[in-house]
Amino acid sequence: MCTVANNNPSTTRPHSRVEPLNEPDNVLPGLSIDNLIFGLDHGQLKIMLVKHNVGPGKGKWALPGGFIKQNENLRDAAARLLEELTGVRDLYLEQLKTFGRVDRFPNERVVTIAYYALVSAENYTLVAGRNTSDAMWFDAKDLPELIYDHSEIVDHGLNFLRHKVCHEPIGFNLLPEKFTLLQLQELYEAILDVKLDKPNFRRKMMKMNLLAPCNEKQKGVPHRAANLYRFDSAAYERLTDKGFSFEF
Amino acid sequence: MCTVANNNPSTTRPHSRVEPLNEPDNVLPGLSIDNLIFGLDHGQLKIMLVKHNVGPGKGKWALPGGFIKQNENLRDAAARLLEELTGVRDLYLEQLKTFGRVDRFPNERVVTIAYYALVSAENYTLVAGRNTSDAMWFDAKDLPELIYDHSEIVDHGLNFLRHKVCHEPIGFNLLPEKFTLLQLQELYEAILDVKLDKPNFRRKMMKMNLLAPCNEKQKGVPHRAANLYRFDSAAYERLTDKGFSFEF
DNA sequence: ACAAAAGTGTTTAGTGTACACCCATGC
DNA sequence: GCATGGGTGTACACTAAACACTTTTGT
Repeated sequence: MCTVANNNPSTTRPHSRVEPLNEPDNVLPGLSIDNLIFGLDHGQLKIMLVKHNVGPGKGKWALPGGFIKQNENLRDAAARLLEELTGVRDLYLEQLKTFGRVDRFPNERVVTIAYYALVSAENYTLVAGRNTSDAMWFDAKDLPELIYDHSEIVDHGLNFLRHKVCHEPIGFNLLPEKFTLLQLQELYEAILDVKLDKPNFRRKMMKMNLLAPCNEKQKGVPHRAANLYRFDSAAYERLTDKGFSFEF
Repeated sequence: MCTVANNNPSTTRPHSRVEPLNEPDNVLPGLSIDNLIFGLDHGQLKIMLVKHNVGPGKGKWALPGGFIKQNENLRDAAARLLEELTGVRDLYLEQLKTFGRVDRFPNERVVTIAYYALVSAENYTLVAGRNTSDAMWFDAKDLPELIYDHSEIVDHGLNFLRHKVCHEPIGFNLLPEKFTLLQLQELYEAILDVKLDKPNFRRKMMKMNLLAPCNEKQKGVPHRAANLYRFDSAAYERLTDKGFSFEF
């Protein structure tokens, strides 16, 4: 999908102790970023992982992350690292939480700031980049063993997502730009692991006035074609200004 | 309220550049913690601040914070710093967000992890500690100028609190152990800056089954004495296990 | 007796839930 | 014509909001 920069020679920090970190020396010491990227693919919640081919976790799966440059804001670092490792760019990354258990990282103290984003998995082709031999989507319910404390980050992120999706209209980011109401319903069912009533779900969503009809229908389905909608973010802004609060 | 440890000599890091940080050298470089402590005092939302008497912000008010030791988990560091600077201990500190703008700190790159807690301000006497000349509560609506990006942290924290208090029963932490329904209502009114209907508020709260009556009444009030209640955290656990979700 | 806050009852509008039903389309 | 999902209607229980009302207690 996009080209991958590779301008960071793998130098080792002077005070690294046992296993070299391959941490370039223009980065902040002892502080890293990890990205938890959620995707939705055919109604299944996915998480983006990369396989390390250098460093203390060589050969293991991990969240795409790395180190922060001296002159780089945190979110910019998260975006750069994600692109370098997976080829994915232009996501709306938000901070999740900072993880800093003393022994979370081998041999050194490294605190990591986790960021998250939600995307329609179908739109993103992953390309392994610097220091990674592979990058792919995994089903959130069936993840491989992860490096360091990354499973803890994922668990925290999943709980956070389940909570967040009920209180803010972020779920829409998991869908393609144009979607049907059933896709939206299936999204909620996938994340919350519940079964919802179709007519009631429709009405609830429609009443919020956050869906703009595309005046377009599904194509190539073996049944009546559904109307396509977009999430109307301008309408959402207007409503929140007036005190509206999204509650699913 | 409690004694203050003072066992950290004010050494200066070798690579500090212009204004010395007084950062002891057994701490993580470039990473700090700041505590945003909310209190409620006579129906007013307060925030705990300290006045720096050393370092780049000498003479200015700040959130109580400092540096993390090599062998210290993040929350432990937050708790230790809070006690060292204000004498306050045993709070339930939770992570708020990490702030890392490149230029948030003068002359050096320092990323700070913000923690927050909610307490009944009346229960805590503040005692200035190491490196601080003063520690006191300020009205959240009338704060002095703050050091670095601490105003940004406070703004973020206030928004977070307003949101959180509607979705989780954390507001109770701002009250004394035994409280009346009117105190609880005034708390919500103070945080959300709204006026609520007394009868409806009562019923809403009572129906949640989260308040345990103390079988005790207010004393020394010039009117009918109200019943006192405690927040029943065991009941809350039981309810959440069954899928109950606190929504105010 | 009065003020001040505690606490109750009642009406009304609106919301959430369950489920029966009709509609459009591809095979 | 029938399966499949799209989409509507409706009855009922429950909740939220507004506000009039009674109760208790200190001064």
